[in-house]
Parts: sequence; structure tokens; C-alpha cells
Amino acid sequence: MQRVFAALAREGLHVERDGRVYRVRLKDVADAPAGEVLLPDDFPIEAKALRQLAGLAALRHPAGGGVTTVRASPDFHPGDAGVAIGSIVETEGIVVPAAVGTDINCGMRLHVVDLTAEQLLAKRDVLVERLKGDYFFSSRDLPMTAEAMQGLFREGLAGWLSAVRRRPLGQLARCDLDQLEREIDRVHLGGGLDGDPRWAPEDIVPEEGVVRDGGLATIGGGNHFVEIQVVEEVVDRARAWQWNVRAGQVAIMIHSGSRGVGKHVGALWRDRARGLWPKGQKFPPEGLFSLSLADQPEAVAGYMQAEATAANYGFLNRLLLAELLRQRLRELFGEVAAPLVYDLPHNITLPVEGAAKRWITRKGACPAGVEQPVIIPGSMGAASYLLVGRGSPQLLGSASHGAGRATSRFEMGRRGRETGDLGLAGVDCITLREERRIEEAPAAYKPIGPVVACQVEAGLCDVVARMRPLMTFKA
DNA sequence: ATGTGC
Repeated sequence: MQRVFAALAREGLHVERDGRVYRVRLKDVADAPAGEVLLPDDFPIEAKALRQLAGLAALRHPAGGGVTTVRASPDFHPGDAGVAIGSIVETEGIVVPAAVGTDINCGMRLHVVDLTAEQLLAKRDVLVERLKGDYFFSSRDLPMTAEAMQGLFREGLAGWLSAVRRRPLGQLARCDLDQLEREIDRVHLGGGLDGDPRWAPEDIVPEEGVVRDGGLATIGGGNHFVEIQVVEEVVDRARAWQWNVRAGQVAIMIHSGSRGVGKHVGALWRDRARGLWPKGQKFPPEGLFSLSLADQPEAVAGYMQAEATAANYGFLNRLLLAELLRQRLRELFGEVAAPLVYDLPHNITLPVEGAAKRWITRKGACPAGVEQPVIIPGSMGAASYLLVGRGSPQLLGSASHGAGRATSRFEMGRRGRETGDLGLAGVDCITLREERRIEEAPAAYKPIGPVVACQVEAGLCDVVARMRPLMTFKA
């Protein structure tokens, strides 16, 4: 697989690949930093996605600060909120709420389970029935005290956990809280950023008493899922052993985010950024309003705290989705070990380490720091990968967050009605919405193999293990 | 992406 970096040239913006030149017309990009796209050979590249990337590159705040670097990961594709999915952007002196959007702390979580696929599939039907109850019919019982919700929003998983330890209610009383505590260091950033409950939707942060938040432990729509997999191949035996991953074992992979809380925070700050834009100044492309440290330091701090608040909720959402599944596995198989391998966000703004006033926003890009676990899911029915990051600067210490959509949901709907081969044979997808099967069918996505291979070849990460799906839950 | 929204 050949590695291809294509500069978005300043004059006219073009990408040259395989002898073909892709041109994108865009004004205002004259003094923007060049963007780079990493793609396998023969991959389609959408003009809309390039236009969006160029729009990001051109961002400047009239009071000072702007975007310094943009990169695009191999699963790069157009987004509907003005930012292409797979964008990695470094800013200096500004933050851009719309760049991360409303799906704050969308991310991945991976557990391994001390069962073989055969053992698990022997109880497939009863497991599916119970999980349908948990994930689709809200039969779960997860009452949260005011202290737990406030601790969560303020500090993340550690704050939540210490409150739950004081008063474990409902199904939380059946969780192994010591294990959850030990697993916090396998969550990126310790599963906690400095947030504040005042940024969360009011109805889920009681002053006192208990709330039953219907958003917690829910999968969400689109490409989000809970998947039971089997480790098909271990490539890096030493690291796999160290991370508890064994060939032939069952794994649990979760792709979800901060649900309504991220939507609340993202929409609130998108609107605030527009409202705070200096009067009389030309609007930025695609509604990408920024907040400048130069004249709005409290707004920058406020947004970062609000984003952190939603991010903390996303960490707990994934933890609880996994916890429900671990409880069902214990019911059916006894005390079976199902340790966390890693949990990490691929939709988040983080400060650049060791540099004041600089941030990296990853929009559909997985952090891939040195020796750090990287989780790249394939599309429904396809393989997923556990990798180890190498901290390469090429994509600012990032990797892709998936295979990348190749065909729009709308187009897939049309193709589905015309009964094309959507690659769904043999896929065990449990969903209440039939249209998901088509919208998220394997044929809607690029093949994960080349997407992973080109990143390995580029030195972004190395494969530790490959998993294949056994059953996928999609809301 | 979103207890989607015209």
C-alpha cells in the first residue's frame, strides 16, 4: 500500500494523486496553511470534504489567533455540519466549538472476555433477548444520586465512582466497583476532564435525591454500536499478552458518545460563538465561528469546561454500556473475567501538551500517542482492529477512527430499494430499525483493510490484533 | 451525531 500525502496547494487548492488532479475552488484560502490528506491508492476523495478541510485551514479570528495546521485521516469524508469527518486541526489562540460539533467524546471502548466464541454463541439467543431489554427497552435500572451526577460532570469517572461507592443504587450495586476503579487508568485521560454541572442539561443534575437519566447507557444512532466480537488474529503477541488479548477469545467493542449532553453543549456553544463574533466582521466559512483568547478568554475557558462536561458523560455512557453487558455475561456464564483493554475519544478538543494557547481538535480521528492503544472499528460485518500508536506528527499524533463512509445514507436507501448486494450476508445485526441495516451496511463503507494498512505503512500505528464480529447491536 | 425536524 502506497502512502500518499497530497498538499492542498495555496493557489486554487488541488490534490494530485495517481496522475489525476482534483480541484476545489475556494476563496479565502490564500494564506491558509497547507493541509495534508493520507489516503490509500485508488480511494475516492470527495470535493466537499476537501472544501470543508480548506475552510478549516482558512479560519482566523479578527482579534487574533487562528488555525495553524490541518490534516485528514484515511477515513476522511464529508460531514453535514461543515466539518469533514476525519479532520485533525491545530489552533493557536482560538477554539472552534463547531469543529468538534455536537457529538462530543464520541469514542471507542474495548473489553476482552474469557470465553471462546463457541461458548458464547451457545447462549446467543438468551443473551440477545436480555441485551435487547437493556439497550432498546430501558429495562435497566441505573438510578444516579445528585452527588454521582455532579461528581461525573465535575471530574469524570473518578468523581462519579466515589459518589457511587458511598451509595450504590439499583444495578450499580451489582457492579464490581473495585474493578471499575482499577480500570480508570485504562481510560484515556483517566476518563475525566475539568467540567462543571452548570453546562449539563438541568433535568439530569438534581440538587439532591436521585435521577433516572434515560440517556445514560444508550447506544445512540448512526454508526454507533455495541458489538460482540472474536479475536481472529493476534499480530503483536507481546503487546496483546500485556493487554490481556488472546486469539480465539470473545471481545466487546463499543462505539458511542455523550448523547444528548453533547448535543446540548455543542449547540449552546456553536450559537454563543456566533453571538460573540465581532460585529461588522465577515463570517467564517461553513459557520465555523471561533472564540479568541485575545478578546474572549472567559469564553474560551467556558467552552473548554463545557466540552469537558459533555466528554465526562461520554466516558460514563460507554462504561455503563459495557457494564450492562458484563452483568449479563455473569448471569449466563458465572464469574467470567471481562477486563477493559482501553477506552478513548475520537471527537474532542485537547490542549497541546507543553504549549500554552494551542489546541488540537480531532473530529473523527483517534489519538495515537506513543505506546497508546488505538481502536479502529470496521463497518458492520467487517473486521475491527486494536493497534498501538507511534505518536507520528504526520497526523498530529492521530489515526483514523474507522473505515470511513463511502456512500451516503440517502444513496444507500435508494440502492437498498433496488436490491443491490449490500454485503449483509452472514451479519448478525440486532436492531429495531430496519433502515439501519441498509444505511450502515458494509457496502456503505470503505474497506477497513487498506485504511488500516496505509496507516501502518505511514508509521502512525502498528496492528496488535484483529477482531471479527459475532453480533452487533444498533439502535 | 441529536429523545433528529419542516
